Amino acid sequence: MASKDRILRLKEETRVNILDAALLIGKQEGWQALSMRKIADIIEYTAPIIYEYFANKEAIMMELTKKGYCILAKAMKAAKEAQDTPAKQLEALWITYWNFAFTEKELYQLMFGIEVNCCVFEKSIPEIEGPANMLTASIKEVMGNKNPTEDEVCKWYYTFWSIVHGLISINHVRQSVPDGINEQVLKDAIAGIIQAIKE
Amino acid sequence: MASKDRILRLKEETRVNILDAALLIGKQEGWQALSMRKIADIIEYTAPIIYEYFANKEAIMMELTKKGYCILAKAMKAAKEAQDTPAKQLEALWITYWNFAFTEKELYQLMFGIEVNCCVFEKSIPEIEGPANMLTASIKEVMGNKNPTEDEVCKWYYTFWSIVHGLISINHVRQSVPDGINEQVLKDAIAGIIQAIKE
DNA sequence: ACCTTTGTTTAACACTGTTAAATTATTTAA
DNA sequence: TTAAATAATTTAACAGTGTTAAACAAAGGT
Repeated sequence: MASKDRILRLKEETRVNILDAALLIGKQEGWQALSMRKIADIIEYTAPIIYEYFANKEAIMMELTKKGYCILAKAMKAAKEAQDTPAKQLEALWITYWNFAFTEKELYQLMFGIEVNCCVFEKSIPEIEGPANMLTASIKEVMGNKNPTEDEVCKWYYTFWSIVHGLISINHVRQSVPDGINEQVLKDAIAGIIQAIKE
Repeated sequence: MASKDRILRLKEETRVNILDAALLIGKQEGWQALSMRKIADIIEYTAPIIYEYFANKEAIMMELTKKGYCILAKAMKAAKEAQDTPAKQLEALWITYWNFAFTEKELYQLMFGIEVNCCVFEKSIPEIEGPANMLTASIKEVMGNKNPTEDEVCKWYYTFWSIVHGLISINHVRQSVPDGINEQVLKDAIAGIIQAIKE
């Protein structure tokens, strides 16, 4: 019976509509504002219907996470194929990763557990500057004999901060970083950057 | 009147109790489980009195964030003073930062907007491995002539991932990264790591 | 026409942050 | 000591959340 197919197609369509609605809310209002009733509003149903398609709210976010990984993988594949040497390919892969994180900002936040809501203050909390000031001061000292520009110090500060914070974040959300890798990456990176700063 | 002082002291005490209770819940159940009524339960009051001490829930988390920065600053100060050369000091600062992120894991997550709840699946989503596989494969290719061990490839993979993800995270939660720094850090880091891989 | 299955909604439960009103306790004044 | 004023605390409520069970309506098959 063809009507069965039509109904299946309709069901698949509302499944997609649910995901689209959820992504829309995530983009417009942030993930913390995502609610089942808001999704229901957009797809013009009542909330319980969503549970016919997804086990719960988290399952919807999981599906979007999956979608994010697919989009990212596709973009990376294309980027790699556009280059000829291995080194260029590797660079292109990471540039693509970087670009994805901003063109699909909300998906990236979902995929890697980044919260934007709290601690966006920045101003109004002087304590935030304590560690930052100490680090930039220390970097300046290491570069003492070379009269570095403010921009250069800033660059090294963010280079340090990025790798340390990045490694921490990865460890916090995923506990499966292979044994010993943390120490190796951290030690080598710090030593490497200090070396690069000096010369 | 001394009774005024006693009352002020009591008020200060419950203020501290509120913060302690909030931190306890954050540590035991995660920040997403923090609620005003749970705090009230612990300090043996009802929820509305918390609003005599803090404007709202976010203000409590802000205060804990501030506390986190103070603890971190203090530890970093001590770490720096324990070293004599600028290079050693710089290294000690970052090691201290790293250690803080794990000994005060929950505070760190509050300070830098790390969500742990979602996307902790890891298993059960094969899509997650697509990008990872492409990147490690590409790294292997760049190292093609040197027969690298699995561990070495893994190290470089995490080195790359950490710095890129770290820089992205920082940009997502704080929009105040100075102009041009992103490009500089990203480009130099990628080039530097590829260089280090090759030699 | 009736029965069964499916799709959909309503109502409810146990929560959440937050506020206003009511209540209790404490301090002050007479 | 008692009465009034003030402060401390709680209760009740509102609007929202995720989720489930029951009620209802629509369609399908016999």
